[in-house]
Amino acid sequence: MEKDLDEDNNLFGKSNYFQEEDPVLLAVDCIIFGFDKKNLKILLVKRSFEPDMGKWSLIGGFLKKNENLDQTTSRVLENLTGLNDIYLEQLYTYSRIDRDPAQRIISVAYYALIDVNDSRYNGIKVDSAQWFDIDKAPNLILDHNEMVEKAKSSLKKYALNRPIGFELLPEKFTMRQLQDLYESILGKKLDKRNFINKINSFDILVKLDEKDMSVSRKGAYLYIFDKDKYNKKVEEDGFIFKL
Amino acid sequence: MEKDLDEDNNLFGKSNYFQEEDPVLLAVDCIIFGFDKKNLKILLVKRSFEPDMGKWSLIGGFLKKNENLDQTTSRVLENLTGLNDIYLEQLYTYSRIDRDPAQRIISVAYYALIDVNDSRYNGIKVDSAQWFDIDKAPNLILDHNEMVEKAKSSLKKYALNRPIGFELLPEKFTMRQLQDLYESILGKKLDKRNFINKINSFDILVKLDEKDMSVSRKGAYLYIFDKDKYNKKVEEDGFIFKL
DNA sequence: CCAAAAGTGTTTACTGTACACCCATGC
DNA sequence: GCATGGGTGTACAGTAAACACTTTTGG
Repeated sequence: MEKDLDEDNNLFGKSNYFQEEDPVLLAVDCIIFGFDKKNLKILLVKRSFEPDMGKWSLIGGFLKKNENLDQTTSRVLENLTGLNDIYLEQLYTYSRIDRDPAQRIISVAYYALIDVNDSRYNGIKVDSAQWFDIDKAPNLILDHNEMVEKAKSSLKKYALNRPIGFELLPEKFTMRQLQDLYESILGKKLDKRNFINKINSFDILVKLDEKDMSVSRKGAYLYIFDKDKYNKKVEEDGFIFKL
Repeated sequence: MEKDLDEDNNLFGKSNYFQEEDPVLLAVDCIIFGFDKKNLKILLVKRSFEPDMGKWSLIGGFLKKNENLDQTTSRVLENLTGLNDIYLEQLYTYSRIDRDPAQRIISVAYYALIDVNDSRYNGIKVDSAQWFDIDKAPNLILDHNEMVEKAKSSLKKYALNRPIGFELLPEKFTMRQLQDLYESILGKKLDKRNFINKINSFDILVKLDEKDMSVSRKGAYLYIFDKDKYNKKVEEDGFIFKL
C-alpha cells in the first residue's frame, strides 16, 4: 500500500502516518454451494441476533489479527461443517457505508464449493442452517442477495473454464450427475451427446468398472476425475478446460 | 455480514459483539493503465517514506469513514491526475499478515484505465510519478508485483469480453491504434484483416470523414465508439462483445 | 413385455484463421 | 518514382450444435 496523496500533497515523508487513519472492522461472508442429487444449493443460516434477527443470511465471521482472509473463511467454514479443506474463491469486497446499519463493516465475500457426500461431512453443526435450492432461496439481509447473485455469475464463468465442478460431486459420479450439475450451474439444458463427447474429448476422467444402480435399472457407469492427469495436461500440453 | 460461529458456538444472541473484534486499516492500491502511442503503460510512484523509501510502488490510499472503496479509489486517482470520472474495477483483496512489515494493513487492489489524451488531463500532479512500459516496469514494494500481474491478467480477460479498450483511447482513434492497443493488452500480434473484420462486424463504431494524418502519408480514417448503440444492442439483441 | 434411463455418431452451420495485393500520398 | 502505412476479401479448417434410435433390466 502506498501513502495516500492528501489534498494538499504534503504528507509524504511522515513516518507515523498510520495513526491518522480510520480503522474498520473487516469480515468475510461465504456463499456456500453444494450439489445434492439434481440441484445446486446454497447454505444459509437464520440470524439469531439483532438487527434482522430471524431473517436468512450468509454465514460469516470477522478477520482476526493472526490470520489472513482465506484463513478466516476456512475457519468459519470448518466451524460450520467440520471440513478443513474446502474449495474457496475470493469474490468481491463490499464496502457501502450503510451496508450494515448497526456499524461500519467492510465484508469480503467468498464462495465455497462443498461435496455434501464427503464421508467426513456429517451435516451442518448449526441448527439454524439450511440448504436451499439455488432458485428458491429466500431474501437475505443487508447486501447478501447481491453477493449471491455475483457468486452465481462468477461460478458460471468459472465452471466453463476450470474443472471445478468436481469439487461439488462425490469422488465417483455418473455422466448424468455431471451433466445435471452443469445444467444447474449454467441454468440451461445441455445436449446429452454433445456434453458427453466434449467431456470425453478432454480425456481427464477415468471410467470405472463399477455402476451406480440407484437410479436406473440398467445402471450407469461411474467415473472419477483424474486430477493428476489434468494437471499434467495443463503443464505439458497447455491444455485448457473449456466447456 | 453474519456473526462468526465461535469455537464453542455460544456467541449467538449477543448484541454488542462488534466490540470484541480486531479493527484493521483498510487501504486501496491502484494499478493505473494508460495507452500511449503504441504501448500499454502503468503509472508508478517512487516511495518517499520508510520502509522501502526510494523504491517504486503503486499509488494508494486509506479508506476513510465517510466513503466506500470505490470512492477512496476515485479520490486517490483524482488527487493524482485531476480526473474525476476514471474507469475503475475492483480486482482483489490482499490480506497476508506480514504483507506490510510496518503494520497490519489489508489492501484492496483496483485497476484504472486512463485516457492520457483526455483534454482535461494535464499530466501527473506528483513529481515522483512515472509511466512505465508494461513490460519494462521495475520491481515493486510489498505484494505490488503480484497485484500488477493479476491486473494484467484480469485486463486481458476483460478486454476480450467487454469494450473497455475505448477507455484507454482518445475519443477519436484509428483502427491501427485500436489494434495496437489490443495487441499490447493481449501480448500478441493480431492479423490486421481479421481484427478489422471482427470489429466491423460488431457495428458499434462510427467511421468519421476525418483522417489522422500524423502517422502515414495516406492518412487513416478516424472512428469513435458509439456507446449508446452498443448499450442498445446489448439490451435489445443480447449482443455480447467477444473478441 | 414395458417403462425408464443409459449409451452411442453423423451431418450441418458457423466461426476462426491464414493469407497477399493494390491504394494514396508526401517527399 | 518510391517508400510508408492504409485498406480490403476469400478459402479452408476446426469447433459447435442439432438430431434419434438401440440397449439393458427390474418389475
